[in-house]
Amino acid sequence: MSPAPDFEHLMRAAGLRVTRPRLAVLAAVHAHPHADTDSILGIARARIGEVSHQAVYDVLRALTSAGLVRRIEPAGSVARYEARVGDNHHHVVCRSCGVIADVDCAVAYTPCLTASDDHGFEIDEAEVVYWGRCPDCAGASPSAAVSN
Amino acid sequence: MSPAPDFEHLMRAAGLRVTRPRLAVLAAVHAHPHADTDSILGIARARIGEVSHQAVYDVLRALTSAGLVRRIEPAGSVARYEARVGDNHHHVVCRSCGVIADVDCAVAYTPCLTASDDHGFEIDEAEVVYWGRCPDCAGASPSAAVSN
DNA sequence: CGGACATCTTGACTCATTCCAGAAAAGGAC
DNA sequence: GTCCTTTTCTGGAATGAGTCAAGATGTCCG
Repeated sequence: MSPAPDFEHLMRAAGLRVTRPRLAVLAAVHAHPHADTDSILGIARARIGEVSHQAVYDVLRALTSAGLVRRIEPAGSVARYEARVGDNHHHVVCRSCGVIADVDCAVAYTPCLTASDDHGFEIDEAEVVYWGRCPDCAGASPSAAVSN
Repeated sequence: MSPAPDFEHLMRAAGLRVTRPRLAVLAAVHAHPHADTDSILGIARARIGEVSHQAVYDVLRALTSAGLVRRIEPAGSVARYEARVGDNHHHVVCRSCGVIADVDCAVAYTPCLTASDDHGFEIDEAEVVYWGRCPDCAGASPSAAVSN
């Protein structure tokens, strides 16, 4: 993954104050895509020592609304965050283990933004989630076989 | 939508025992698409008097796994249920008021099931959520999104 | 350097959903 | 119709992500 973007500069450009908790959280999200809040809290603490969970929630919200991170929330899962923003990509989620992988949009340009009937809504985003089973889970028990 | 399907027969066909709470919940979901669990509880109680919230949760789970209702869970919202199952349709969600509307898939046949790169996943479903603003909210404040 | 204001800390709290264990009811067999 | 087994319902408590509030602290700007 990308070594280490200039997080500090990114934040300033977004009009955010630069603080230790924010740098730690942003770095954590970059280093661990699709991590949940609790994991991020752990990673951030490993980096800078003490950080309150409230601070992490606040920071994640600030970074999200600033567009530096993106929040994803697959059904049945807690909120997760990723640093890939701006590009148009979606996700594949494993029904068994919950692992998430990125998938570039098949249509490339704001894809499915074309709903067959938009009911008068002003649509600004189409979120696609592919559900299935990851290679590991599919291999582990295609139906009932237990090989190891 | 169909006036009043034979709920009892539907349940028996699905191998479920027919109980008063189940009939009430299934009827409630049919009558109020996209209702959340609490609303369904209220509607069910209005129909048959007392029902425990636990019963409603259990019934909804049973109906969901039997394929009689579908559970949808837009990010930032509680679980909601709808009775339209089997057909391939997606949803539009209003960012301001949270209202949900059905949208038939633009591609009609298991649409976006074609991910550009499936990472080896065995994909069995593509869920699409269109985010935007409903006619009412868009009209109320065209530019500034003022959720609350 | 110092003030003003955003951000972090602490700790309690909300709320959807789930877990538990006993009581009750539905379905099926005879 | 009656009895038995299985499944469901009740009521209460627990879980856990996420939020609220108030005061302490740190950042940024002049």
